[in-house]
Amino acid sequence: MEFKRLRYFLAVAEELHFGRAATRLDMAQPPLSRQIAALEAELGVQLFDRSRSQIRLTQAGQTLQEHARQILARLDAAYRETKLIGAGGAGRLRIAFVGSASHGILPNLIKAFRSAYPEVELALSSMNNADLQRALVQREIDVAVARPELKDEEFRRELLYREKLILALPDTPHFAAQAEIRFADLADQTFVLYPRRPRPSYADVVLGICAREGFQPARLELTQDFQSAISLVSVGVGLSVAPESVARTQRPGVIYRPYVGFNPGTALTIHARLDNRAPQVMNFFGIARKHARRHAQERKTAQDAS
Amino acid sequence: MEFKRLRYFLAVAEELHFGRAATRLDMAQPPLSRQIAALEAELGVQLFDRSRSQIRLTQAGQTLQEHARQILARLDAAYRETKLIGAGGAGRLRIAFVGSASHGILPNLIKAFRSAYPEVELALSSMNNADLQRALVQREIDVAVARPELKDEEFRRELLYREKLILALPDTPHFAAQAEIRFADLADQTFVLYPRRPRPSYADVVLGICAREGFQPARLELTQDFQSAISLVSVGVGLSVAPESVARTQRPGVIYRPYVGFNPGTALTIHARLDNRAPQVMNFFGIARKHARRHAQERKTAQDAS
DNA sequence: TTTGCCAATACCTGAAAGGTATCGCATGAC
DNA sequence: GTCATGCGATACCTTTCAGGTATTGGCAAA
Repeated sequence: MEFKRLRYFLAVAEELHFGRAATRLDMAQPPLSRQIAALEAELGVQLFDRSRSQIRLTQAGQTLQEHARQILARLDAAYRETKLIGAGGAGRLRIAFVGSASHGILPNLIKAFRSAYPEVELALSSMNNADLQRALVQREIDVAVARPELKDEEFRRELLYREKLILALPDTPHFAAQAEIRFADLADQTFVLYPRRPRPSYADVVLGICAREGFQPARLELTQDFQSAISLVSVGVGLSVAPESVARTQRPGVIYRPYVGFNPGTALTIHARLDNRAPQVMNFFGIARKHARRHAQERKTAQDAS
Repeated sequence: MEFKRLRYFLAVAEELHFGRAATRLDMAQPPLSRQIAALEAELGVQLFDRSRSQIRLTQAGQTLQEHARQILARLDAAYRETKLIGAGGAGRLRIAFVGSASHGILPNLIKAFRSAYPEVELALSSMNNADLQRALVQREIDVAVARPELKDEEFRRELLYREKLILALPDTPHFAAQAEIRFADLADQTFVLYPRRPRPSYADVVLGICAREGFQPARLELTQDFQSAISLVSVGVGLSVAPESVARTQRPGVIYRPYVGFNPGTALTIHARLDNRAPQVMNFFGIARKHARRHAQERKTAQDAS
């Protein structure tokens, strides 16, 4: 049995005339007659009453007509839906990101993707770099937004943007009074860093700055992610070092301040498995690339102006 | 697109291995690979991730798999249902019969058909001979059970059984007292006959008997069908002449009695359009033929014994 | 580097679908 | 009754395409 035969059958069932049906199907009448005869033979059933000069559907023909309509409609739906998903116009995209990414351009990027592909369902979650790597490898997510970039040859990556590091300080008179803070002067402070595991991690980047500035922090508090670290800062446990984009979101008990000293900056990068060429992923990277370029351009313009 | 391709696709989607899928489909691997590739080309969509040595369904592949399952299930249902109806094992059969048929073997015949083909829906109705003929010609019914047989070369027919005529008399002392009733003695009675239109009809058969017995009824009351005629007899309007099978159903106010005199008998015959070779009709005729034979045999045996 | 597995490709063969011409049969006109 | 007409079925040819065998290519494990 083939779809073609069902289509032929439907045409004849609707026209009740082989010649007209053949015309409508853009073919000659003899092969159409033969296909219908073959269909009847295949089913072992009379589908048409050919008595006299007039053709009528038998009961069996009527039920087959009903089924054929539904089958072909369903086939058409399968066709359209599959093509749409295959083109990335629908489906599902699982994105995970580090906590500190939710303050930068990532929200805009996601908004842009949503408006470009409204039918793609986004599954968003937040995790630290190590979990991002594991989840990506195990195909639990499609896209990882990490800081700094994940070291894995099997990943496709696109740099979203670079930014300076700033200090996240508890809102105390001690810090508020200072016009300028030198990193080297922070040796006796408690540093709240993250993630605790696995090491080396972003925490070691900050410890690297300390070393470069000639000290080891007096006290070290390690948390699992950025959000927890900032919480500890807000209740006065100590200070932290964060990407400057997080300063856009003000939080009671926390003040953000630039510092004087070694500032390697930090970069936000999106990743996907190289072998995951799903159109949803490729489209996301496409939009991300445009966003990254525009953002870089804007920073450059702003820098030139200042 | 063809069903075969969907089946191939499903096999590969389930096995996730072209070689095993090909074995399961009882074919070689290369043509299977080609068919899948053709399907992907036709849809313009990647259905499988062939990265590394392992095969995975893409999102598009997953949705197609879902659709394909439903389409093939539906196709299978269409197949089975159409074949069943085509073989007469299901569907619908419209039977109409004259009122006087509901007392003879027709109920048994219908019961027999129902138990042989329980899935065939029976649409039963009652009408007089003239309407039976019209309804059959206009394809409003499939089978007509008529008395006497319908004169039309375009009908297939099968005689169900012949029977004697008897008198249907009002339950009065006058008739109850007589041991034997001679038809010729009924000249001064009111005859309740049917149908009124169109003529000639069964009413004229009875008038023919009267003529043969040498009289015309003193009074004539014409009704549209057998049921109405018997009702009139039951309230004492007059007498009627009926097939003896109706006597099996006793009715208050009516007594059935044989008579002495000319008795041409009457026959119940089933009809269908010659061009209606629907299996439901053919099956009904088949059962009817068996019933007719058995009934004739029983009567003969009973006759020989007496 | 080699071996093995597995899908893809090359090439051939055969079945089947489509086209043209024609037949057979019924219907309706004269 | 005969003839013309309409329409589906059949005969025969051509072309397309699905399937088979042999082989290649690429990746992964030994």
